[in-house]
Amino acid sequence: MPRQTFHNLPEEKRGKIINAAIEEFAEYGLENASTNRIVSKSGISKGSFYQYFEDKQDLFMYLLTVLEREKVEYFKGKHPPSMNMDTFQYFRWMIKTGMEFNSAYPRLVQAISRVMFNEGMYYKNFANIRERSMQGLRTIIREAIERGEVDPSVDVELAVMIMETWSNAISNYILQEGMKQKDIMKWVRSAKTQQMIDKMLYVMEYGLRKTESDFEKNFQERTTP
Amino acid sequence: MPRQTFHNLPEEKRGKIINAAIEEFAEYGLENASTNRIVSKSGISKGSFYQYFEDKQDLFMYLLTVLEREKVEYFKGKHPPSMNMDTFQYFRWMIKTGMEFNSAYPRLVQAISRVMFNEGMYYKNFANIRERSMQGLRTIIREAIERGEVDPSVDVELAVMIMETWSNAISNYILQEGMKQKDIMKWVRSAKTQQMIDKMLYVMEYGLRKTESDFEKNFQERTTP
DNA sequence: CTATAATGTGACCTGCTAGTCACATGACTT
DNA sequence: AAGTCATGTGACTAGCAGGTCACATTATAG
Repeated sequence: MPRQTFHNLPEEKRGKIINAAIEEFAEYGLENASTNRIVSKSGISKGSFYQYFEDKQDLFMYLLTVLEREKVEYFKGKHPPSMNMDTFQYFRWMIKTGMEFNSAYPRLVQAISRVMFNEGMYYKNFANIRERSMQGLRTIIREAIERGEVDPSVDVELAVMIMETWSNAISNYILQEGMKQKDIMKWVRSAKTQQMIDKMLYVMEYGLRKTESDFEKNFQERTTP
Repeated sequence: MPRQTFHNLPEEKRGKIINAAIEEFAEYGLENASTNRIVSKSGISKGSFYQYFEDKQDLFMYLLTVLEREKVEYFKGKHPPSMNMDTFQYFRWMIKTGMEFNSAYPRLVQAISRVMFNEGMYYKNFANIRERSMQGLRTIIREAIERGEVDPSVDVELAVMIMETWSNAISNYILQEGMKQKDIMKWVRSAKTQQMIDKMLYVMEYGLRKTESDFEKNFQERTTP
C-alpha cells in the first residue's frame, strides 16, 4: 500500500498519478506496464514514484482499493427498486447496476479486469479476492434454495461457477461492445442493450430454475435412445 | 510463416523447437515470451531462429497451424456416436470431443488460448480467426432454427455470442481445473466431470430452447407487478 | 580436391526496463 | 537566521529484450 507521503499529496497531483496509472494498466496490463511511462505521464519524477509506492504491484493494489471504494459509493446511491424481489430479480438488479458503474468508470474497470481476469490466472495473489466474491454468490444461492426459488438438489458450487462465469462474460461483452460506442452510459441504458442483458440472464436463470430431477429426466430421454 | 529452411530440419530438431515454444508461450504469453529463452531451451542459436522465423509472432502463427492440424486429425479419428443427433446433442458432442483434445494437448492449448483470449483482445490480427469460428456457430443455429429446434424469433447473433462465451468458459474452466490433476485425460473422462459438463450445457441449452414469446411472457410477469 | 551454396553461430548493437542514490529544493521549527 | 526534516529529482546501474551480421561449418556439385 502507498506510503503516507502519497496521501499527503495535493488532490490534483494524486489524481494525475491515479489517472496515468489507470491508462497505463488498461493499455498494457500489469506485467507490461512501464513505471517510466506512468512517471512521465503523471509529471512526477522517478524518485518520487518510489517514494510513494513500493513498486508497480503496490500501485495496482492501491487501484483495487480505489475501485472498491468507488463501487461501494456508487451502490450506496442506488437502492433496489423494490424490497420484494426474488433472488433472480435481485441478481439482475446487481448485474445491471454493476454494468452502469462500469459505464461510469470504464477505464478503471478495464484496467483492473484486464489484470485480474487475463493475467490473473497466473497471479495467485488475486485468488483470495475472487474467493470473496464467490462467497457472496454462494450465500445468494443458499438463500434462494431456502426460499424455494432454486431446487434443493442443485449443486451449489456448480451454480456459483455458472453465475460467476455468466456475470463475468456479460460484463466483458458489454465492456468490449461499449468501448466501441461514443457514449457508453447511454448505450448501456438503451432499451436494446437492456433487453439483450435480460435475455442473456434469462438463459442462465431458466437453466438454474429447473430442478435436478428435471435435468436427469430430460438428459436421459435424449442420451438413451 | 516459417521459411523453407525450418521445414527442411530433421524432425527431432523441429520438435524440440516447437516444444520449447509451446512451453514459453504457455508460461509467458506472446508479449512476454523471450526468444532468448526459446532459443536456449531448444538448443539452437539466435541466428538460426531468425533464419527459420521472421519473429516471435511468426513462430506463434505457426503454432496456430500446428494446433489446427492436430485438431482436425483428432476429430477425424472420432466419429459422432449417432447420425440422428439434434443440434444440441451435436454441440454437446463437439464440446466434449474438443475437451478430450484439450486434455491430450494441454500445453499447446494453454499456450494458444492464453494468447488468443487474454492478450487477444488487443491483437486485432486474431479477430478474423475468431470470426471464422463464429461463422460456424451461426450456421449451426440457423440450421437448428430450420429444423424447428430453436424458435425462429431467436436473435441469431445473441445466440452465437452465448454459445461462444459458454463454450469458452467451459473450456477455460475445465483446463484450469484439469491442470491441477495428475492425469487430465482421466479426470475429464470421469463420470463426475462429464456430468458437470452436461449440467453446464443444459443450462445454456434450456435457455436457448425456450421461445422468445416465452421470454417476453415470463419477463413481463416479473417486472410489471 | 576445389568451388559454390546452404546452414549455423554467438558476440554485439540499440533500446527498453525496474530500481537506486547523492544531491537539490522547499517548508516548518527553534 | 540557522537548523531540521520531508519531499522532489534525474543521472546512473545492471539486466534483459529483439534483432543483426561477419564469420565458421557443413553439404553438394563439378
